[in-house]
Amino acid sequence: MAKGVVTSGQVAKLAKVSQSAVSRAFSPGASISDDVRKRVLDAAEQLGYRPNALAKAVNTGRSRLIAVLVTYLDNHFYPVVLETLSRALQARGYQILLFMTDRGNQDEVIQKVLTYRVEGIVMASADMSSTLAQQCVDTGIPVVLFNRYVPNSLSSSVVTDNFEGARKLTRLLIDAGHQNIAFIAGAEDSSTNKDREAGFLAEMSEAGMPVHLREVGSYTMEGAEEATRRLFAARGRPDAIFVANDHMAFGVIDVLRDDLGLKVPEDISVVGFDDVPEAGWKGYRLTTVRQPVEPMVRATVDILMEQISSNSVETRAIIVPSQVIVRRSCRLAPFVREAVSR
Amino acid sequence: MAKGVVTSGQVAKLAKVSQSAVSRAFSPGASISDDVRKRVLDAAEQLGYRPNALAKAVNTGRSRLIAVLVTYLDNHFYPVVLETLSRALQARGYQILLFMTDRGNQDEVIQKVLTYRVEGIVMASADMSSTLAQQCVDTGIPVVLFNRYVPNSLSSSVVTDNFEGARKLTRLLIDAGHQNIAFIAGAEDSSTNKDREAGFLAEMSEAGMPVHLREVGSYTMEGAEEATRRLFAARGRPDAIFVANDHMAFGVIDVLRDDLGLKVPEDISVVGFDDVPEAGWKGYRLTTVRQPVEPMVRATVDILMEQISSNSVETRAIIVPSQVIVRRSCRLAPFVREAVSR
DNA sequence: CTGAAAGCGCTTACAG
DNA sequence: CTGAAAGCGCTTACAG
Repeated sequence: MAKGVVTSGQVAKLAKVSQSAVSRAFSPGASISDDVRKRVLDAAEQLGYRPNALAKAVNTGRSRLIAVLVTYLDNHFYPVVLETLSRALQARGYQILLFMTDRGNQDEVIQKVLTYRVEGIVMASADMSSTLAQQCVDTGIPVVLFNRYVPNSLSSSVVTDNFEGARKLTRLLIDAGHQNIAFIAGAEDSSTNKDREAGFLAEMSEAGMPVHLREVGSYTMEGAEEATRRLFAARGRPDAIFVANDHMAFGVIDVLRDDLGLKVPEDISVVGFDDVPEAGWKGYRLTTVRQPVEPMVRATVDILMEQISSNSVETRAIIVPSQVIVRRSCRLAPFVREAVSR
Repeated sequence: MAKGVVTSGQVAKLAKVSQSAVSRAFSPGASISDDVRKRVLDAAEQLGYRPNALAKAVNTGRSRLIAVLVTYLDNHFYPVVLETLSRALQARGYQILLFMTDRGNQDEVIQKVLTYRVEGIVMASADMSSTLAQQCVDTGIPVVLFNRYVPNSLSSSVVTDNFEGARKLTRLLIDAGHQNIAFIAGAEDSSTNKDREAGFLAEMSEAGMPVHLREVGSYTMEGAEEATRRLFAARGRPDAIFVANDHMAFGVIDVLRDDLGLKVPEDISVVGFDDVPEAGWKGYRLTTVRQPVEPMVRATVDILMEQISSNSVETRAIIVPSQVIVRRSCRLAPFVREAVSR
């Protein structure tokens, strides 16, 4: 550290006690007399001493650091998660070490992560290779895949029930009497999109309804806008669009209104997934499926804390129930409308 | 660390070299023969060894950690900053240690921050007490106040030219012929709001125009919505509203359209500040002042890196030029319209 | 180039 | 309760 960093030795000298005593004064529960503690604390105050958390970590093997990997923060679901997770972890005495990743450099980043001896890893970006996941297990570092999972993975995962949520949302659309329901997919290799699309398809086929059209928006704004235009370049307009997440849905609605002059929901219904803050904005009032951040974060922290304290890594897969949030971006069947207004 | 963590000693044994040799093999530029390096690297690979960055930090006094303090991520300016800053820092070999703060517990959090021996601090939340700022100077830790400043502070700061930006934006409104221009303020104690409001007032008074009405939205969505309603509860409607940031402006526009049935910009002009991603969405097309994140982050990283390497903390105040982004949420004077469309 | 050794700032048995 | 000492996992002069 730079010039003025004070060490326990200096405090000891000033307080006329041993360096061990200084250490004890800052260790809750250590056996130390009130008198000595007071002298140490006074001296520390005077010198501006703060225990070195890094040195402590080297000694105890506990860094109190949790690595969080994120690919992008454009979809506002992630900032909300980051904030909630950070506060929850801080309340437990842990701090987040943040890593922004790109598609493709996940493993490289993880190598770096492990270097910091973090006590846990939350992957809110792509997932890690199985080799690395194995290394984490070997090293005893719990890994939680957040909002994603890999079948047969060694890592734990926390997701909402994307399949069921999508089913219920699709049901809503079908009940409202829509005939031509289109689907705009997110990133096709993501577990969220796979499950949501599977839920959509399951409900559609159960109702004996063909999927009107399908386009891919890759979870980006631009992708969603282009997908929407392609949808309307084809013959036979959809009367409803199931968009794989909210972030894309805003782009879809904007194109619908602005480029195509359509009214939502009068001319066409649009639903999304996530329930990010903007979904509740009056400009969108998006009907969507809520991914309940609080319970998801709680589950994540619980897994982490439990495995850290038990010093054993076991794979857990948590599925948090999803909830349909009915707003005004879609037409509603009369009986649903009544139920909602009540 | 847990069970399977490998140390340099174990690698040394397997490679049949000294522990120092292992350390050298992982220190770029250290004097070591290719032969020994290779043996070490092979052994390390075999055991899954990674140097302990924490121990390294204790030894070298360089943690390669930068603390970032944020209060909330609701205003999407901050997630964008966080992502950009994180990538810029990572490119320099630094990692972000994230701290979510609340109003009021800043100092407490800073104490914790210092414990981790971070090499720099970016305050994108409230600012720290002068006592603490002094301690940071004493300890040689550079502090950058991001998007805020404190007069006569010991900390460096990076801001955009809020005053000038606000003036130019106000000019745009005046030139368009608006007569009743209202102002919706953000957090009144923030430097951003003070400067923006000062710029607004300066331009208004220079033009000999009275401020129509003023309300406070405190930089929150709810605050902005209520402020808008209060604005219209008063006698004499505004024909333009200068909102202190984009985040609030979206709420203002939504209330205007949704609750009051007004058209933007036909019935009323609205402008914001920041140029967050949503400002460009077709649903808003908000005229605003861009706070250029890239240059701001670059300046921040430059200050940090320079002061870290020179091991000297000096107070620097960077003002990045702001830029008016003309979109469609406000009426435009004919000559401006022409200039823009060109 | 290489190893033995001292040192970084701590924690924590071990004796008293 | 208290201090001297060993140890955590590294880095880095110092000799060879």
